[in-house]
Amino acid sequence: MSPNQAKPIRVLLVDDHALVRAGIRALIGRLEEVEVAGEAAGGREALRLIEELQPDIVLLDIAAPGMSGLEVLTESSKRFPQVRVIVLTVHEAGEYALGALRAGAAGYLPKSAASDELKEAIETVARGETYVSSEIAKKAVIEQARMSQDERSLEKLTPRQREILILMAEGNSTKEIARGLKISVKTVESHRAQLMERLNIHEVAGLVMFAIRLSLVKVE
Amino acid sequence: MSPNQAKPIRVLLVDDHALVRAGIRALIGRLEEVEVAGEAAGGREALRLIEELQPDIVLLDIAAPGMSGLEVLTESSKRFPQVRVIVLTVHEAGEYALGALRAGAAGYLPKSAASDELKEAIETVARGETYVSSEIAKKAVIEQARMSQDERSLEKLTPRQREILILMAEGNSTKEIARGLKISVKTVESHRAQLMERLNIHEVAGLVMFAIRLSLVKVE
DNA sequence: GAGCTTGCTCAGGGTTTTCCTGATTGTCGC
DNA sequence: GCGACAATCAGGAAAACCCTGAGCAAGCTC
Repeated sequence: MSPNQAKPIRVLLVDDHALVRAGIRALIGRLEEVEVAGEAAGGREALRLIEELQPDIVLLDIAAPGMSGLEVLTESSKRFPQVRVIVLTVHEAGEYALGALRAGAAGYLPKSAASDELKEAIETVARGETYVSSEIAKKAVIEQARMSQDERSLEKLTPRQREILILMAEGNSTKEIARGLKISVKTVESHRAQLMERLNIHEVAGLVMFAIRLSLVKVE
Repeated sequence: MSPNQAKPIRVLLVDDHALVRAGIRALIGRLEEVEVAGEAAGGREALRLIEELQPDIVLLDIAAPGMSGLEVLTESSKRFPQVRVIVLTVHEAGEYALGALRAGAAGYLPKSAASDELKEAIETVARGETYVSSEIAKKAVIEQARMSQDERSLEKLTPRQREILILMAEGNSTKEIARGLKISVKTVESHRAQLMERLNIHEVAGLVMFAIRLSLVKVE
């Protein structure tokens, strides 16, 4: 509000939810050395305002519509590398944090964070450092481990086995797969047994989950 | 802040995102006739505080964890019918609004609403009326016309069948389910056949997908 | 309250699928 | 050539699935 510092930190808010935007603005209003330079509801507007306002920091909800938040992030850090972006999101999953940081974010803050953390994040990022809440960092590490576990498992499968895994996850019976691939039911059974063994998953439900996690099949 | 009315409207905030909570609190702070009586992050805590504080209005994010927001809503309107609940959510879909209103909500506000609408909603609900933004209402009507086929299907299942569907989707075998529920394998088979018939899905993979789409199980 | 529907429970028995063991062929690398 | 491995397939036992039928309790209808 009252800039008692020579240079207040100028922040641009990007979130499609007007209420959330207003809320954050109210919170930032309490921080003396920070001021809200502007607000944007969508991706395109955000980029326009980043160019126009040249804020120090962008608080970016990656769920923003029009353009995916991550695209805005990528575009912004390419065109305006001096503008530092804090990604604000409902996603607790560490995976998102990693994606955001890889895409050039300087900070990552889940909306479940305490309001103190917002202050902390803004100050940290304004100093030129990178902010990630330790809670998120922990999850990211754990998930990273699990992810690569899954991917390593997938590596163990032969192409034929992967093919059959996908067909199974899509709901085809052994018989249908055999017919489709023009091979014997017995062969399909053999592949199936092999891949279940290698993945160490012995129920169809588990295979479906696995395939979904690895994006081998879509849920729909 | 300064209650110039004899009786300020007392509001309880329920949202698992501390930042959002703080933001809403800041916004409400600007409304003269409204005060925040308390905050809760999860479902159980919410119910406890509703009982303890007896607020006039509960601002409830139905994405709150621990207990699904809708459960809190149902429970609250059963036990404390005089406490009026405004459902606050990221879901724009009218479908959710209808569900919330059926479950006893007095208002429905998407987080994308302008902050003026929050004031409007609180005042309307405090007067004893029901608040739904016209934008949402329009969507609800359209969506109602072709309510998700999936959810209609789920309606057709008995509670027991839904229970078994979930257990199946989680990867349990018929035998394991029977053991877990302390009923005969034959009974489980019977439920299973019935639910497959009613959903018109005849493969385990399809059931898993269905359960995932309906958020009956999580992909993990 | 007799009759009807519905949810939950279960059994018998035929059919199908899965599981286990084992085998053949072709390809690749050394 | 020879081991390693992918891909193919079979026989037969074990398990799961599917179909038919049925008892019982609760709730609703008339």
